[in-house]
Amino acid sequence: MNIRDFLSQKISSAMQAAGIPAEYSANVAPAKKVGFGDYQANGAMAAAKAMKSNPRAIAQTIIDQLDLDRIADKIEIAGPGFINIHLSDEWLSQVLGNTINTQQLGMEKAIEQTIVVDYSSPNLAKEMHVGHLRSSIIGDALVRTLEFQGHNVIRQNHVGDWGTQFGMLIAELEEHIEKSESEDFVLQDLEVFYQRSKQHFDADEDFANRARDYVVKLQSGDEKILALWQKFRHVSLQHSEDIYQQLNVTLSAQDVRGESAYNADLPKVVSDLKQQNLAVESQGATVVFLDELADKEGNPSPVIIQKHGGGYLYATSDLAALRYRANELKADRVLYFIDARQSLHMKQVFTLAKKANFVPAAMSLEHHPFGTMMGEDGTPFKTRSGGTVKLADLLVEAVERAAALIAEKDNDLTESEQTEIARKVGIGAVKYADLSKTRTNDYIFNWNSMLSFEGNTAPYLQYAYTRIRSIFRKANIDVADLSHIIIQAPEEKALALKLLQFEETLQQVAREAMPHTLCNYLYDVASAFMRFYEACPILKDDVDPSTRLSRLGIAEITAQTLHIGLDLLGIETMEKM
RNA sequence: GCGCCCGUAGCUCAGCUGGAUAGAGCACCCGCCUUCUAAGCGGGUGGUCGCAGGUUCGAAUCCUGCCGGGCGCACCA
Repeated sequence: MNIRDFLSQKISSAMQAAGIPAEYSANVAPAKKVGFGDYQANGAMAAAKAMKSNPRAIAQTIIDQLDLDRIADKIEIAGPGFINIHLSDEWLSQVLGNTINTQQLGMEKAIEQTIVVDYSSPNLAKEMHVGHLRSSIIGDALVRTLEFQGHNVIRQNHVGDWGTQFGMLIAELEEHIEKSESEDFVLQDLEVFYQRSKQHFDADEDFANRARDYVVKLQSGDEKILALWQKFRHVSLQHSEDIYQQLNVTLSAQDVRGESAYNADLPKVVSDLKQQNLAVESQGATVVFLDELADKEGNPSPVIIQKHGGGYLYATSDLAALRYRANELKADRVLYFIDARQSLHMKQVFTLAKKANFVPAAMSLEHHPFGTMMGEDGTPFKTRSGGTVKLADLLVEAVERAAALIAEKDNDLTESEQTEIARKVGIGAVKYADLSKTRTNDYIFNWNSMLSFEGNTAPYLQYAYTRIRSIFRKANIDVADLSHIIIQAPEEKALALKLLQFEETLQQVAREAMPHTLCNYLYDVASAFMRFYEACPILKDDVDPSTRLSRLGIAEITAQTLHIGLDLLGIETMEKM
């Protein structure tokens, strides 16, 4: 049930009945303060202005046509012309009661679309580092949310498995094989191996030339070189999958479709663009000049699709990927979760793909950029010595820190329970700290605030959930017996109203690709629950049976909302903590 | 030089298509555990929403200009 949409429809038709032109919307929003009711409609003021009429009088004519019998128990005009709606406890009780045991919590009757989500997409030559975190977890949150809404979601992990760096790695590996050293040890620590080959590349001209030669051989399909390349690819993908598993990110091997997959189509992309007279030779390279993205003086924006010397660039493979997503995957929408620094590149690729008819005009191409993870000093997050922070190390530290904090607390948890909780809390804290910030902005990474278990953090939400589970362990009741809700206390009403806003929140998350909206919502739910928990006893002896069942019902819906919501963020819950 | 993004409480962040007295958390101060997990709850202190104009009944939000910071602008991805 989407109360906001429901009231919007009611008020819109009342506005029509009152003779207000259809172009003026009801403009319904949740009320900001308790005194202003539960929802407010602000449309009367805009309409009155255009109609050169008194806003309060217009509001009155709308109310006269508005039938919210048994839904609202008070509708009032306030201030310059706000319509404040006070929903009745009976109606809210009934609507909330209907969500118990229906498996319909937060569901939207979505028109099913095929949505391709391009996310994570690390470079395979090195280990994943903190720079890959945001794309992986934000993209995954959207994937989960869209799937939950019933869309056909296709994950695409556009890994960088096809570039100049592989020539270097292959040359290094070949030397080791010649010296008949074991392959395993060099592949065990990809990062070290990469650094070594990079040094070798910079210091030894012969080696560098061989590396360049191998890139050409690789792209032309030399079998021996391809076999070596496969080794790296395999090891590196294994590493990524390992990280995804630790991070609870739903990407798997079958979602990988890297740059190498488009190699065969690259010449065709270029020749097609030439044939359409879009691509031209310029300074030895093949370039498309886009007038659509021209600057003030009218200089078109250049996109290089083939280098001087014949090599292809990432714009070329992105175009090939878009073709594949349009023609083979039949996408209605394609979402890219890529660093904000690539905004211009994405804009160019989208513009060009549409212009060249590589994708249908109706296909929605969306770059959802994100900011950088910063250290305490406001500069990009680094190790103490200034190096790149490996994602694997970050996750280990998160779990260790969580374990230390759990050990400090008084609890009766077994050792294995503590280990499991530390894992869920640590990983959850890192993910939530990231997901709860506005995607487009940079944010400051801080261990203490994300693990402090206070405020808008994963542990706070997880704790709220365990409190409810604890009640049910003691209540000795079958959840299937819960159905009837009676809202009495103000804390119950506040929580009920919040719970009923789950669906509209998810719709917003899906539309704007902004998971932090869901985080804020879940925090509100958890806070409202904590207040309810303090004010409304459930299992105490003096609570009468019908009140107890109602409160258990409210608690159950809260638990489900938190569980589903956190799951959509890729964050695990637990029974105890 | 051009373009994109950002600037809200001491700190970290919300603020939805313009709405009522700008909200949280941390920190600081004061209260609440013989009763469902105090990893909790209640209360208090704290703001010229970078600056200046403009549009509007109404601007943190939209427009213009400036100041400050980040990033990007032809053969890396």
